[in-house]
Amino acid sequence: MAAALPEPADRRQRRRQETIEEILDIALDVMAEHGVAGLSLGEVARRVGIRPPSLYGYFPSKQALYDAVFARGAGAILEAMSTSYPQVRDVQPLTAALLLAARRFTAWCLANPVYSQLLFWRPVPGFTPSDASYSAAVALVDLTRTWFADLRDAGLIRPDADLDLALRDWVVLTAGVISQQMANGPDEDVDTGRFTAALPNLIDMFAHTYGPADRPSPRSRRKGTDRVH
Amino acid sequence: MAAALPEPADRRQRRRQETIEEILDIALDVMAEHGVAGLSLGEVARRVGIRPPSLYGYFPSKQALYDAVFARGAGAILEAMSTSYPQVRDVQPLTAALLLAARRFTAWCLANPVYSQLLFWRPVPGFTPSDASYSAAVALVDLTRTWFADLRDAGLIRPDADLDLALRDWVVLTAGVISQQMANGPDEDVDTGRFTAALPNLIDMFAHTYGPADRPSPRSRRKGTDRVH
DNA sequence: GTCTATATGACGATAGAC
DNA sequence: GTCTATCGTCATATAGAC
Repeated sequence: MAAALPEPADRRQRRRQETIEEILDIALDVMAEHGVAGLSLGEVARRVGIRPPSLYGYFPSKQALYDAVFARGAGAILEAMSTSYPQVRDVQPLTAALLLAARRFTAWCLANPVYSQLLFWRPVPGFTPSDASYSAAVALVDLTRTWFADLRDAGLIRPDADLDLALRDWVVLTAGVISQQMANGPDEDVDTGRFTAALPNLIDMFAHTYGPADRPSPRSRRKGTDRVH
Repeated sequence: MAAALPEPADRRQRRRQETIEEILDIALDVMAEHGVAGLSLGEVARRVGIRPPSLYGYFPSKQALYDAVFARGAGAILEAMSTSYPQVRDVQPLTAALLLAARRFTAWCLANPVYSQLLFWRPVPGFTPSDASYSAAVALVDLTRTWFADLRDAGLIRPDADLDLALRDWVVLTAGVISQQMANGPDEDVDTGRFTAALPNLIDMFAHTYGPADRPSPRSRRKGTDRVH
């Protein structure tokens, strides 16, 4: 591993990797400005400071560039939630743990709209992620399922609940908040958003269904009682 | 109004309107095949059987064409739900009424993915609907609010519920189902979809929060009890 | 109303010199 | 590895003849 002098081959490979990362950074910028489907190799090359043909030394096609961005985004959100789930492990009651995790997830999605659109919608007509890239996205769902299993083992989710149903309902619920917020208030964040503000209420509903039986029934939030903070 | 003989000006205007409708039909086809952002005027012209410049006799720009499609879609879903809401007016209990309406709405969205994406997401970078077109989309929300008010007057929604909060939660909930279904199972319909199957469960949660106080608490659906039919 | 012709430019991708 | 040069295709939009 440790070499007295860095070998030229290593330096070359490291510099190459740095260039790849720079291309991905800039591709993300371009997509943020021109839309996910509006990625242009010429525009990327111009900002990198090279000519368009040179990009083909790093990515064999535009699709490959999309795929690399997809994989990067999947890895990033996976890492973010891998960190978040253990942090809410001992939070009680269930609603508090769910709200914390949902806010982390929502915050990441709103802060990374390009990744979110590429990962969770289908904005690019011809593009399908490769199996390798898609597996990272699947790992996120698996991670959430494991988290739910932990919650059930900890007694926060009722023991007779179907985890797959709970997971499905959870995914739909968070997807609803995020899609509405991204489409109707893309410049608001998780604290100020009109739709992220629905999270506490929706999570109360969710917890009433999947939480332990001895939970006090919260019923409806009445007029004017909807506060995030 | 009634003329013994149709005036040439009328015939001309009618034919012109028919051409406009045909262009919109074909634009919808092209978007379905190439993605909403992949609309190409040349492709539309080719299918209509005219040359691209001739399109400019009907729409002054590509944006105007998008706007016309947007307005058409908004009008269509508004009409669909204007018909649906009165039909579920006397359905009881609340969950049955909500489920019927949600299934109508979801079915329309899944059957009209191009309209849905254009109306509810932001897939076209430079495009913003005109005020006139957007008002039709707002009218849909207003219509749903009126429906909720009717439900409250009928005693199906608890009298102390905040209708705006209920509306927001309802929109988020249905948006979650639709966005997940469109992104992850675009070829499934409302009856076979993996995410539309979550509607009964989610609606139970919703009804428990906003329904009348004397409703029996349904609690969680247990393992294997999740049936749509 | 539709056409031809054209302006003007972008796009993804490849060949081959250096 | 990066370049120049170029291919071939497509795009939106306008001018002006018929």
